[in-house]
Amino acid sequence: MRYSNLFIPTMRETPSGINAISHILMLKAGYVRQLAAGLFIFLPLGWRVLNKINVILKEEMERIGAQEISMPILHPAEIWQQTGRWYSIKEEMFRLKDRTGRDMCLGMTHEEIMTWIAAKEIKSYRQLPQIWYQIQTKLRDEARPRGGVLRTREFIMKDSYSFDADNEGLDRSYQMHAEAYHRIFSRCGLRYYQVESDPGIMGDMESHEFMAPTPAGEDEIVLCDQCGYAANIEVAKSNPPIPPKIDMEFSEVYTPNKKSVKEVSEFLGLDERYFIKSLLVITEKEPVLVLIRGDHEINEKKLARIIGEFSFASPEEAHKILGIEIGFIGPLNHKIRLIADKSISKDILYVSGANKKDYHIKGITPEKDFRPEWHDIRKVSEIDRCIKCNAPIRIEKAIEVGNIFKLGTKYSLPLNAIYLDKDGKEKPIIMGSYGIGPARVAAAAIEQNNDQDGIIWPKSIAPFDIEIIPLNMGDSKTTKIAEELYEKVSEIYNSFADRHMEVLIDDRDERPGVKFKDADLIGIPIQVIIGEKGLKEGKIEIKKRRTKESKKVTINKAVVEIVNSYYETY
RNA sequence: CGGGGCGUAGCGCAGACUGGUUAGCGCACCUGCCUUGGGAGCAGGGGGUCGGUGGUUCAAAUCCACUCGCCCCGACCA
Repeated sequence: MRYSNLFIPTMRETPSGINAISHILMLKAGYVRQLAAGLFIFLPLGWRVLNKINVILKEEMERIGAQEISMPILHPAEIWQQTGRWYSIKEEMFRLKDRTGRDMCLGMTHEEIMTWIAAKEIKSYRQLPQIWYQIQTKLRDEARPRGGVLRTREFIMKDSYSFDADNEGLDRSYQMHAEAYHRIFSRCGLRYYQVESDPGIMGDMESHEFMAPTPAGEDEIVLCDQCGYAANIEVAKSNPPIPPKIDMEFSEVYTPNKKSVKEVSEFLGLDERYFIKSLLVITEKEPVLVLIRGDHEINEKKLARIIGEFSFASPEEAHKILGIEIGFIGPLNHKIRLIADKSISKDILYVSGANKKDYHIKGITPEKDFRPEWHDIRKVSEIDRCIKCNAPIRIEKAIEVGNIFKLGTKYSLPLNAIYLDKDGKEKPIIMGSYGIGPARVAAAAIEQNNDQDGIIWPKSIAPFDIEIIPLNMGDSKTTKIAEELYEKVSEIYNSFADRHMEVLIDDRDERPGVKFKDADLIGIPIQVIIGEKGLKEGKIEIKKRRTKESKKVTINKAVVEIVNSYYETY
């Protein structure tokens, strides 16, 4: 295509007030514009990239036998009421009424509707298994859109749903999706990990997320390089180092005004690992005293899975419930529910609050001096060791680019998706659901592939394969050679992508500097530079965007050399 | 929803504290000349509800109140 006909509004100056690199570069290089908080317009270049990703998604979905369909995004409330999500989901759902006053909502995801159609049409085991997918808009009234295209209120998602007769079938569908996802993200040029994840309200069965590591990511993942253990920090387990036992006499110590673990630890000259931090939380049912080692933090997701939704007690609430000032609460002599983290060792003596202002107690022995419920409620820390192989672990920030969930009968039961098996017995369809966010894939690709000059697209999802840059449009020899190359290269079959080469020619009457800057910004993998200097020697220049490595080749070999350079790059 | 910040030309900003010419600068844009290997130069030109509403004042971009929008941190994220 011709640059002069394309709408590519690049910006000379860097937009201020935003920090995700992908957000900055998508705006600056003219890929997207923002309409309102969490609403983005994809301009020609951005839309081409999304479509490149969508083609890969379709190919890999079809490869596992998935069938593309398309569902409405406007849904009647009844179906969501039947599964209960109309009530369990709160402000995050866009709701509206039609002219007759009927309750409707905008689809945040499509489990309900997919199950509805399956329930209506699938009657026999002979019709199973099925995998249906779509690339469709979702709407969620996000509390806080952020990171440009990373978390938006309206976004496109590839979502697929599997329908099987039994759990073995579900295992196969799940596994096929996992394999398809590995192929998809590899083909898109991402660095990624498959990690264990919290299924959240999707179900309580197995689920995994596909995570692309980058500092702009919202999630944290725990990784072991030795055995490959990988988990979202929300569910990750680890072995914290246990300190050696120190003898201390069971006694009260005067700790005037020393409230935090840090303060008391410094005051007594004792490592924080020998402290038990006592935190009062309040659930819908009851107050709970949560005990965790002094140097650890609570993983609120893990705790919530045990006691349900909770909030930390305010100093006033704590005083009212326990009669003690915050800072001096300890695990001894309470009548309320006690939950302790497993990393608190029964073989070690600890210090904690004395339940009395300005005093702490030394020499506490867990199980002897207090008897809690033991659970894993600790947030994994980088000094911990791998839960599986005890090797050192890493924690990285990452973007969730995809997820796979086993749903079981969570939706098929309430929506009555029942089939008859070989024996004529009624059974619920066993389901799975699987999502990928193409815009997140694009953003993650930019996060992982950029330099000071701009985007460096993996060639599989670049908006064009080749950019031809005639430096001086006023020079007839330059334009003649450029046009010839444009035509010839466009006719070449691109066996990497299974289509013809997509070539962009910068035919604008701009100065060379402008063209170079824009070319680097928009990040097309191969630049073909045609200038008068080179032409005098009968040569043109081929430059790889990623490495900046360039070579001069004679005009008669140009086409072959351009194509070779394209295949060499990644 | 809590905390912080910002709204002045398409973009980036100054002016505000201490009210007072016609609201300014760089880039972008338009016309002409010139130039063509890393965002050129000269000359001329267009573009503003100073986010909105109300108030104080002889006078408001500037002070006050309310409100809307956006960004960042947190909560949330099916």
